[in-house]
Amino acid sequence: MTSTEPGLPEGTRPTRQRRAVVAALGRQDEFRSAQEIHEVLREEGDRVGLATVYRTLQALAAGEDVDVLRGEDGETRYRLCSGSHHHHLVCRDCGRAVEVEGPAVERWADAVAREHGFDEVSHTVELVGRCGDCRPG
Amino acid sequence: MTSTEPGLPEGTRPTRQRRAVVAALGRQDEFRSAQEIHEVLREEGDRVGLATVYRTLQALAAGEDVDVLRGEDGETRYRLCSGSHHHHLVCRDCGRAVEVEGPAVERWADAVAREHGFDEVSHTVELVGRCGDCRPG
DNA sequence: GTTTCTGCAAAACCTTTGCAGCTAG
DNA sequence: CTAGCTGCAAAGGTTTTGCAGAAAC
Repeated sequence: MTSTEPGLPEGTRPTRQRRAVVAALGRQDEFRSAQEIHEVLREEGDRVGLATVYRTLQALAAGEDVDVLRGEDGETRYRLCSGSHHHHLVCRDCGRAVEVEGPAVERWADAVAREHGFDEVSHTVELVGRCGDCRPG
Repeated sequence: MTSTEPGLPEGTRPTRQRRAVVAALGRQDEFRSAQEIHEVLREEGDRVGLATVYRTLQALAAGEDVDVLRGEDGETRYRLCSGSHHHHLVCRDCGRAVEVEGPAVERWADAVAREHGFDEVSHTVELVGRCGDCRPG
């Protein structure tokens, strides 16, 4: 029985570094890459190795504690997720993201999959647009 | 007025290399990475530099002539798309992909975006599952 | 003749890994 | 004490870039 601290990756030891990464991630509103989290920690004077940030984020992702998004620039970004399944609407200019629920999409995904003989379907939906604040004019 | 050959990236010169890349891509049924396309060409004795493959694929993507998929392994994969907007249902085991239309999703995306004051919204939907052929048992 | 493209090799990137030393249990 | 974690630096992999020569216009 692994007694892991809540928030930390499952089955790992609660170290200062892991706590720091999880805490920093929790303070972010948007998706952040390993490098960004590392930078945040560095600015706060919290010394954590980049490799450790990568390892912790990876562990969190494996435990499904975070949402993962692969950006166009090749960086993988993470964000703590609030449990229930949802999707994101991201502003392409300022990066602001809104969580949106989409029961309609869930149903559609299941239906389409079954229709083609597919099973165990998961889906990823990303909406990218421009938010009111970033609209020119 | 740039008179570009159909299939080739818009506004570019029709070179042997670009034609080769587009042709090779056209012969694929599934998503392929730049490296894979480069390999395909090499096997056929078609000498095209890897950098050129990358550049051509990038140009095609910019012109929306291909679908782009960022894999979990960090490779970016491309596939010629058949014009109208659609999404993909991909088998996580064999990689087989089916194009699916989703008018329902388009409408949902627009509605959600507007609801949050977003504009000029584009969306990405990926369905990943297991196809009939790969189902165990 | 000029502009654009290609190929190569080097560089830039993000990410992973090996390993010695440190830390939690 | 022992197993697991960290940090560093090196290695790994993909993608981009600089530049001289070649090709298209």
